[in-house]
Amino acid sequence: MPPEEPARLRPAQLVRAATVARLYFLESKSKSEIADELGINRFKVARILEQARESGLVRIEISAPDNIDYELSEQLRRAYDLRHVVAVETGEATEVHLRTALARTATALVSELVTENDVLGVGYGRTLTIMAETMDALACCPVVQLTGALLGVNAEENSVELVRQISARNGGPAFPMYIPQVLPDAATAAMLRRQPEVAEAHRRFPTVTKAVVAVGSWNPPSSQLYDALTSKERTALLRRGVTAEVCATLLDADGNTVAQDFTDRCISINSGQLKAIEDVIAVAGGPTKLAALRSVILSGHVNSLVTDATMARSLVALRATHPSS
Amino acid sequence: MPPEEPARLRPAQLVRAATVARLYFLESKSKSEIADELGINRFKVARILEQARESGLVRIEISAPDNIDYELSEQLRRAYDLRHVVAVETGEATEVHLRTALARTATALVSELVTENDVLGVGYGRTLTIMAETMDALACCPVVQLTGALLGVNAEENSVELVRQISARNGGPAFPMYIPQVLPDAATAAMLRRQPEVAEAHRRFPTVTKAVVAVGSWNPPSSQLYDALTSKERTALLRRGVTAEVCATLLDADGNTVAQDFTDRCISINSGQLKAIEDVIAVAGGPTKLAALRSVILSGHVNSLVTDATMARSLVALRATHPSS
DNA sequence: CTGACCTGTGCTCAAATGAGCATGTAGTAT
DNA sequence: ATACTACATGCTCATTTGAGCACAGGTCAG
Repeated sequence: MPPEEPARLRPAQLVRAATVARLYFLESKSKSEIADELGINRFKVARILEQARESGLVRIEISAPDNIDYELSEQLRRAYDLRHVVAVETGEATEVHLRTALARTATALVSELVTENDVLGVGYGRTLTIMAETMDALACCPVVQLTGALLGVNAEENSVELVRQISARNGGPAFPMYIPQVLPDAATAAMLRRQPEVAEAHRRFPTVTKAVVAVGSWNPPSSQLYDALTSKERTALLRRGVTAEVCATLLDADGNTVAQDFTDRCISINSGQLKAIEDVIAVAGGPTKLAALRSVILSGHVNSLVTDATMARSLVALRATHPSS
Repeated sequence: MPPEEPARLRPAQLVRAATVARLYFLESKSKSEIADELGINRFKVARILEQARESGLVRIEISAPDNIDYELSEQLRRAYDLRHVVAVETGEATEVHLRTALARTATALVSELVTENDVLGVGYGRTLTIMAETMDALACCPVVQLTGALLGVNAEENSVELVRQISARNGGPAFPMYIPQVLPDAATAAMLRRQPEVAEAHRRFPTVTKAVVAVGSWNPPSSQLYDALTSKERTALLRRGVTAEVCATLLDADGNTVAQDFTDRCISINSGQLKAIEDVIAVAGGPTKLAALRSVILSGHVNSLVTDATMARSLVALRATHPSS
């Protein structure tokens, strides 16, 4: 990897250079101090140190605990002007490993960002479920469910359970909604929104300061919401350009909101309310979600991101190709 | 080894810290510059960098090509106020491996220190023989044999051959002496010193600026000179406290010159001439030579040293015990 | 409520540092 | 010899940097 290894410095110089380097880097002495100590002048010390770096005698490494690729993270953050990006190097992971890795990192990020003065909003998704199960050291703050539960999903893997888990772990008040996410029509949805518990959660939406959400992909399909719909519904929505979903808000390939009529019959925080949240962290990865995640980022519904390195690289590459805002 | 690994910094801070660290250490930007770039002030950058170092996110290593232990080398150098010390970490090497490792390092040190304005003096010893065989990139300078040849030693392993080898490799003029090192009496030695070739070499002694020599141990015995003597001679000399020899100069345990009468009947540079040489590099290692090497160092006949790490540690420890000059 | 006590921030001022220049010393070609 | 290049060394001066202080906000016990 390094273009030139310990390079051609001879022993006597090496010993001196190593001594100088040790005093400077490891013992934090000033160059002038080292110069006095060795009876040479400070410029000489500076030049020895330069040589030591160039020759590879001194190696400075920035290590990567948790397999986070910092440089890539920062690159992606800048590419889309996001607040926080964490790109996890997962290697050739299975989908389960990928989810676990993202969940662990998301846990760390969320518990870092959330203070007890925050109100945490929570979406739905398998990765978020894993996250909830491993969540610890989270500040004691209210936890608000942002969407209704999806039918046809394992009872222990839905947004209600998710909110319960998290609030149990951080000791904060929970605002769950025991209600399906998708309803037959807007009128039914409107009616159910008036149920006390549901209304209570909805009243909290404007107070939410941090949210963690997943991203659903429609094309190719990788979404619990998509899976919960009938074939007929899917086809109709796909025809209208739906590419991604975030908390029941449907988006086209460029991040524009579409199919408001569908969203109206969902129990969920809406697009405007979601955008109003100070920090929205998307947790998503894997090859199937590229177009969807790009769409969600462009839509402005999220400003932070936990994803895998491959996804991050693809997103950066896409930005280089389409540098439009 | 590090007391605390990547420590408890959270992802968002880690990404920022890693970004700052990369810009500072890897891209050599100034802290102020980084601060402007990231929209924070320079003190913040400094504190982030401090954290990054403390947390182990940034690791600075001083690597050790050729297995040289720099810190130990410098420690030993200071302990005895020497000019150059190179301590080679040889592990559990056999004697042959040890010699080879020391010879390689000695080659590097000698070819680093010797310029074409120097005159190189060469002693005798098995390690030096190996060194001569691998000597390369040595400046083209005169090579002077400092001692006569030892009888009873393999014909290809004596000081004559050594000088021939080196001068053949660096292209410089050679001043060898085809003559035994030890003679029956001082008168014979004096007579032989008048032989043209021998006298020529002796005339060069005061011009020698750099010399490389081995160290012989008498107790325990590990010396080609010792081996070349009769049992009777050895016993007599040992009784007079001989502990070490360097170029036929015999020394007691504290580095005092002894047995001048024996030295008088040797063909060799003498103690005074040897001490007058600007740089004398001793190449010696292995557990049997500890007392001898200490003696030679204390005697002031050498000012530089190529040895193994175990020896170096022992010498440092001895110095700590007997800090007298 | 109040004052002690943290913690994170940004400041002043003096010390540390780097860029670039001037000098000295070769070695080399003319 | 002379001029040129190459290179190491030590300088001046402007910039960068760190130590230590001051201030703001928050927490806690009395």
